[in-house]
This record gives sequence, structure tokens and C-alpha cells, in this order.
Amino acid sequence: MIKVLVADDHPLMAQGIKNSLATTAEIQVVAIVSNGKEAIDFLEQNKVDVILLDIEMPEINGIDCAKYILKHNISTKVIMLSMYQEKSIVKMLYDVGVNGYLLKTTTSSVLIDAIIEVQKGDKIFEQNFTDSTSSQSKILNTANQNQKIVKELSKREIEVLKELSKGFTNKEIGENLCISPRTVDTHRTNLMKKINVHNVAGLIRFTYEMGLY
Amino acid sequence: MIKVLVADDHPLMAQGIKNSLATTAEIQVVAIVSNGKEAIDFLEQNKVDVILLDIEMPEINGIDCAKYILKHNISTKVIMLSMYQEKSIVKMLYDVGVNGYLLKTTTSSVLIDAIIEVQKGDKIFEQNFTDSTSSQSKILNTANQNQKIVKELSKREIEVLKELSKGFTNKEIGENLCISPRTVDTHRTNLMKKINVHNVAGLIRFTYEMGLY
DNA sequence: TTAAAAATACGGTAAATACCGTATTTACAA
DNA sequence: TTGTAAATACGGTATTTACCGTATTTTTAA
Repeated sequence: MIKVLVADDHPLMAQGIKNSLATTAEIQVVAIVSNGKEAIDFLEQNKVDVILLDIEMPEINGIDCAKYILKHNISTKVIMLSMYQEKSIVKMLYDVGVNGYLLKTTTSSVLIDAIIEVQKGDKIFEQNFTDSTSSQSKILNTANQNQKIVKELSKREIEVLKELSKGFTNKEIGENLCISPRTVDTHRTNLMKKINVHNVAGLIRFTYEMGLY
Repeated sequence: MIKVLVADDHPLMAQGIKNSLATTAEIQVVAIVSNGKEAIDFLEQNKVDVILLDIEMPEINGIDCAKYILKHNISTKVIMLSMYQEKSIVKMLYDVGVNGYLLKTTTSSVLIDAIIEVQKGDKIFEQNFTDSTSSQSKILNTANQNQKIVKELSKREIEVLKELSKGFTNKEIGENLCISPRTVDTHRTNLMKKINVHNVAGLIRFTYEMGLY
């Protein structure tokens, strides 16, 4: 009997997962929790073989929760569930050591198979990792590193970044923020250095990927 | 007996909805479809009281599907389901005339109540519409209009847009797509005209808001 | 209080962009 | 087949960026 914990803040989805797994005798959903904190609390007091972990959750998100589980040598196998197939995140999670990554568009049979395979010790990823060498670890860090970068940005820099994303020119931003357009340019230059891009396209991409807009 | 059609491309979620509704005797899930096209086909051949319509779906998305249903005077009541509470979209749908809008974070009991209320003729929205005046219709159109714009873009233009979003310069894009940088510039100009922005920032904002990247 | 970080600002220059127009070839649909 | 849209490309120019540096004031933290 494989004991499974479902961590998802969407009751309907969680219910769907539970019911889909109910058809298989060797799998038992022992509990449903709705955020990462509850998941960790549950794992520390109960034996669970496999946790199905939604990425987008309040309190503690699935990614941080997964990291906690893997860091603290909890024996529970981790399968991530997500709406999206952001390559950088998938690769990051792969390198962090989670045991599987499935999209929420997956079917119950795929999910069941995945749970069984993961329990055996295999890794299940809906995406291929044919590129095995350098590029991987490069992309790995992206999601992580970007968060660090955001923390290093000053208030004013973030303000400028947001204005930039709205499509304003240096001159317009200067007017909006009551500073010289040259100052805006300086901020822009510093932002590009910190974010490690070389034009406004890169800045805006960063803004959207980090949800700063 | 309220006949309900579930339109969702996530089998697990659809299953969850079905099972959550199974507890209520007066509600019957008559079918599950996985995109807007299938939903319309089903509605045209079967009597359905309420359709639960996911917004994010392939082929025909939930929004276009809802519009089709309301436009063609199909008697089926429409409840939208979505992961997000994008105000502009909610308002747009409200004005289009859908009967309800629920988040996927909702519980089964809320969903059951909503179906019953909507069947009675009420409207169920998880969001308030306190702001009533001008700005509304302005925001309303944005989501709509942007979709129209995307449809008017040529294949090549979308390619260029994506390259642009990756931060490449005209020269680099020219090399990547094997065309002259001047051609890229032309595409860029045309894109800005169509999208109605006046710099690369606007183009990239559009790319991200429309999920084209 | 003193050093570091942040926010401000400017000068100069090469590169890139935005915007105007025109024009040819290709492809597809009426 | 014939016209329309798409994709291609170029010329010219004003504006804006990107990038280099320096420098002052303000704020914050040690």
C-alpha cells in the first residue's frame, strides 16, 4: 500500500486527484492539505510514501516545500504538480532532487503510474532532459538567482523598472518620478548590470518573469 | 435534476468537479469535455442546464465558447471557472452576460450552491463590482481587443515578436531568422502599429500579457 | 559618527531604435 | 487569374539607448 499525501490549495483538484487514485487498490490518499506548511507539519508526524505537491500554493509554495523535504532527509518521495511547463523551473526542481514533475493536464492513469514508478525509486518527468551538460546547471540557477537579484534592487530601481515596463521613455519616466532623465538612465544602466541583460527587452522580460509589473 | 456539462482540459480537475457534484442528488454531470469546440458540439445535440467552463482551454477557449453560447441563444446557463481573478476579464465576462464566475480555489459546496442559484436565474460572481463608471468599459475591451490583435498578426510577425522578447537586437534577429535587419525593422514597425504601442517595451508587455513568449 | 549604499545628475559617443516612405517577390484566395 | 496580404528589403533621419566615466547629496546601517 502506497500512502499518498495530496498538497493542493484547490479543493476541487485535490478531490479529483483523490478520486482518481481511489480506483487503484495499492494507493491510499492519507490526507489532503492546502499549503506547504500544512504538508510539512503532516509529514513530520505521519509516514507518507509519496507527496503530490502543487507548485502554486499560499503560505509556503510547492518549491520551497519540496526543498525543505529533500533537505531534511524526509523519506517521502516528491512529485510536483503544476499548470505550467516552465523549463527553468522543471530543471531547477530536477537538480534539487524531486522525484517527479507532472502537469495538471495529466490523466489519472499517468498519475497512478508515476506514483508507482516513483515509489520504486524511478524519476518521472514529463519533459526530456536530453541536454545533459553545462547548459543545465546554467538554467538551473536562473529561477533561484533571479530572486536574489530582486532582493538586491533598490526601491527606486524597482520603480524605474516598473515605469520602463509600462513603455515610458527615460524622459517620460523622469517626468513621472520628478527626476532628471539622466538619473533614469543611470538607474537603467545599474539595473541592466544587476539583472545581467543588455537592453530594455531583457529588463522587461525580467519584470514579467518575476511578477514585478 | 440539473444537467451539468463540465468543460475542462485538466482530467483531474474535471474528475474532481464531477465527484464533488456527485454528492448532490439534484445535480447530474452529463458529460466531461476538454475544450470549447467539444462543448459547443455537445450543447448543440444535448439538453444541458448549466455548463462549467474553464477559461484556459485549447482549441476554443472558455471565453470564446461562452460568447458563442450566449450569442446563439442556447438556453444553457454559463458558469466560468478560472485560476485567476483578472478583474478585466471578470468584468468583460459579466458584461458579455455569463451567469457566474468562480475561482478554481472554490470549494465543492460553493460550486454546488452556485449551480443551484444560477439554475434559478441568479448570477454568481466571486468578485464585487463596486466601481461602476467609465474606466470599466475601457478595461473591458482590453482583453478582448488584444485577442483580436493577436489574430491579425502574421506568422512571421509573431516570430519576430518572440525574438524581440528574448532580448535580441534587430541585427541578431536578422541573423537568427536569416533575413535582413531592415526587414526585422519593418516587422517591428508593423507590429507596433498593429499592437498600438510605440516602443519595444510595449511589444514585450503585449507578448507577456498574451502569453506569446 | 562614520563608512557604505542609494539616489541623484551630467558629459560624451557609438549603437540601436522609431518612423517616414517606397518597392519587389511570394503566396494564397476570390 | 488576378488582386490582396505577407514577407522581403532599403534610404534617410531624429530620437533614444547603451555604455563609459565622474560626482554630489542623502540615507542607512554599523
